[in-house]
Amino acid sequence: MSPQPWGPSMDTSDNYVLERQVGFIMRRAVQRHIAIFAALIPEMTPTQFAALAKLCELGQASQNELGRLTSMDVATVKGVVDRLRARDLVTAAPLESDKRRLMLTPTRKGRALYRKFAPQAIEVTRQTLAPLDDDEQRQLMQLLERLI
Amino acid sequence: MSPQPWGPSMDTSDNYVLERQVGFIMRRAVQRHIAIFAALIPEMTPTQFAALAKLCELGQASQNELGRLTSMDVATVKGVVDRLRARDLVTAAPLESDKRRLMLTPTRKGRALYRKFAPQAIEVTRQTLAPLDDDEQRQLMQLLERLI
DNA sequence: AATATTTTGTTTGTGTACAAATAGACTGTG
DNA sequence: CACAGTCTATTTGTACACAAACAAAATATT
Repeated sequence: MSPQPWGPSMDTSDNYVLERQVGFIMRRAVQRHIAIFAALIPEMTPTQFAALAKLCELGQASQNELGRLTSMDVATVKGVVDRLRARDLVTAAPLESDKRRLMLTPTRKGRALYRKFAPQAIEVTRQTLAPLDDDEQRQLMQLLERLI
Repeated sequence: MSPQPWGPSMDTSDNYVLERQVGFIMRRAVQRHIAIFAALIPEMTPTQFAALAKLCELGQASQNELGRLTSMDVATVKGVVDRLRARDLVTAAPLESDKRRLMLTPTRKGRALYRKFAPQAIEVTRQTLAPLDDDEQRQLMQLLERLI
């Protein structure tokens, strides 16, 4: 095996660089986003707010349905809903017509909290995207959506 | 309060839509990325691979240093390193010259595993970005980096 | 009607991720 | 030297996130 005539970049076959992997970059972007969220809405987590928001939008939903619509698997959504229930932001009752399903309804307190913080949640998105101008923000969102 | 002349969009003051928030979109993109990673590299998690890769790149690093370079806080990096140590991919020893610091070194086994899966890890990035063409991939990466 | 399949929810176990409290080791300054 | 401040690592507690196994209820099939 004689030495290869490497170019100036000297890249070998495994030219893996952590900082160039989407996973790493996205993880860091999410970290920053969560920090912004926590600063603006310390009352609850992004996930809890997402669940509460979706439930307020729907008026009512089963736990399973809510999980699908917020992209949480069954175990995760159970934990999130349990915490929302513990704080009396959501009530739950098995559905008469289908006893498997656990129907969830936001409480008055839950709806009030949602209305109170919805503008803040929009502000979280604004601040997260603040390093970009409007055009770039649109581009990023569209590109990210196509990754899903 | 007389009814307002709403436009056709019928947006109220809190026009929060979960699906339009960066946090939600990024969370879903990360979910898909992690699924691709798990399919291609079931042997370890993205975080574990990131830590191992950075350690192999450096040759050696303290736990704290490794945490900073991989964007993990102290508690997280400890857990990740503990699991790498338990699998004999990394060894740890307090530094003589500074007994606070825990010096980490990848084992032969750890380095072999890194070399083996580095191409797969690159492939994870490729598959994650596959819905986009080359130009769009570059754009997305650059925009995401500016969010950090 | 009896059985098989699917759907919904729960539980358990593992693995990030971070805040806050603690302890030990180093550094700098009086 | 002593002492305050800083740095590194650990521990504890909370909260996602997902896989896998399980149970109960509903639906489909025969």
